[in-house]
Amino acid sequence: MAEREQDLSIGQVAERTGLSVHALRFYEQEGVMFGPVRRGPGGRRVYGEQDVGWLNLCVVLRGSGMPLPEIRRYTELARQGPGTERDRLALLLRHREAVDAQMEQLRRCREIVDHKVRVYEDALDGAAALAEADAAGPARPGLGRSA
Amino acid sequence: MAEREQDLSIGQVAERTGLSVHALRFYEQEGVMFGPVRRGPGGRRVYGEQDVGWLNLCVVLRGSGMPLPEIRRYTELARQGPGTERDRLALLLRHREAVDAQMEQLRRCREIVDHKVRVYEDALDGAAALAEADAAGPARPGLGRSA
DNA sequence: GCTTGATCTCGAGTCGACTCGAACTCCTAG
DNA sequence: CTAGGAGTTCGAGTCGACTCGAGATCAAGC
Repeated sequence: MAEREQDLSIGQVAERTGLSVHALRFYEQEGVMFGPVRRGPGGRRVYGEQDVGWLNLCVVLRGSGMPLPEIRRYTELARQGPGTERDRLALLLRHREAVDAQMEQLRRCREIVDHKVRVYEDALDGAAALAEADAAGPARPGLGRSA
Repeated sequence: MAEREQDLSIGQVAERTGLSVHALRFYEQEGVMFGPVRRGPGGRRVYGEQDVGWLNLCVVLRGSGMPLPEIRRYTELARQGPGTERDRLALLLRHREAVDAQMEQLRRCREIVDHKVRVYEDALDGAAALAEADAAGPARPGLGRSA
């Protein structure tokens, strides 16, 4: 049997996807592989480039907060093939909105943190300048509790 | 004792912060309150506006992925008052970087999802147009496995 | 033949952040 | 006086996503 050029062991797939070997088996069990994973001699898993591609998509979706059950649903729809495009699109649109919401939340947080950073930097600069001028100025108070 | 205008019950604080009553007690126990929470008659917690402000900051930090132990560390530094500004600033800078990294990851993910959305929309539009023209065109294949 | 390292299955353990429930105390309204 | 609702403490339970470990198997190199 011609062993295809692209055949990969679970370890190689782990390297290429950034997932652990354990996680790969776990994902398979959770039904997020596109199709059944081929097995080589000795029952070892054999992956193709397609599997790697699918897994990398899964990694992206996970990395943006999609829970595994939802990824499984998407996988099932894709597996069913033609006729499920509308559902797949709807799922992706929902996820895109979730991603947008996350980005918005992060943006707001970043602004607040940024503001605090500036306040601290100004205060420390001020204190440094004071120390330079006065050689004994204690740090300015009032940076504590208030947001 | 003059009951201050701003005194709030745990339930009111829950409303104002979006945290649950349970979570508020949990946060207190985890040491992320700025100071010890006052107690009213019958041992009930009494919060002031300052507490709400601090909690809202905690909510923002949590919402951007800062783990509770790190929030506790920040709280301890703030509690110690003057002299810890440099450490607080360093902590905030680190967190800002973490936030930036998250945003970057989300941005990349969003692009990928967006691309897939466009592909599906085009395909569905095409199918719709086909159906209009041909009245029997099946959905275009090739939307399955490839990323 | 023997060791080494990767793989296999299966079940259990971990971690973070809450969440829940039980049993009790209070205050207020009717 | 009593019923309801909000509060208290404490410990246990939950959830998601892995992670880990034990014990067995397999392929290659010395």
